[in-house]
Amino acid sequence: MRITAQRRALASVLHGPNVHLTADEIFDRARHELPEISRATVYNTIHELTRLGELLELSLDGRSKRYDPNVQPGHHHFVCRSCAAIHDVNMGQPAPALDGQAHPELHADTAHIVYGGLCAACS
Amino acid sequence: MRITAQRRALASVLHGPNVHLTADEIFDRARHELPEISRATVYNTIHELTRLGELLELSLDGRSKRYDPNVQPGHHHFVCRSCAAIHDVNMGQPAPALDGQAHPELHADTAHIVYGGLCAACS
DNA sequence: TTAAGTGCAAACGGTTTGCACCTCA
DNA sequence: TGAGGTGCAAACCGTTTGCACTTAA
Repeated sequence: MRITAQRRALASVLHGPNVHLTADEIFDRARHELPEISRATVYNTIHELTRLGELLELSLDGRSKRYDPNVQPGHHHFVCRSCAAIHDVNMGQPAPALDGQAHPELHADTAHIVYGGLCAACS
Repeated sequence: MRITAQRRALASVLHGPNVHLTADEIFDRARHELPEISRATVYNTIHELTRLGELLELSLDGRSKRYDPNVQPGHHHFVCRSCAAIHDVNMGQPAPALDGQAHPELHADTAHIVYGGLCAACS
């Protein structure tokens, strides 16, 4: 991948823990660093990063996708029912495997858990 | 809730196991039974049913929401990576609780697992 | 030098809304 | 009879696309 000013700006936006931004939020923040960046470039780049496995695409609400630079396998997400904040969560144990008896025809190789509840600020 | 011809048509579409339709698919099928039904009515009704807990709103891909008349708690979903088919899955055990030590500030009361892999036809 | 990356603006698809009309209870 | 339900059409919002221009390597 070529290094450009646009991609440098995006890299700096997409960095750090508990980052779960929508494409539009990424666009807004990147514009602070580089006002001439365009939406098309943001979308092109996040798609490419997702394809390369550098970014995780999340569908947590039906509205818009969110992008998570934490691609560590086995990490899951907590969504606050009140403020919609998203938190990465790490489990002590792996997600339970599919019950082979009940579902012999399905071969799962990934499992993603979405927890719902109230975060500290809202509870 | 008032019983109307539109709602009868929607009830018959939203019935049975492993039903995971988008709003537009619901609209198309309902039109077969009642050609004059409108999109607005479909959206109004599925929102109301979701609010009442009769329908589960799923965000599995980022595209469009899907609606599941199976609202049995503790049931999860398997999504085929190849054909995108969705299957309800029932676990022998409940989803693992959030690690209270690692995340003392989060109070989860729901957990939904999305499995990814290949279904029988695709593997 | 040139393939890859970018910006613009229009199009797209799913969803939501406002409003007048209709109808079940 | 009237609150609730419906249909229509336009608006909306996030995303995608085509194309000409620019630039990193």
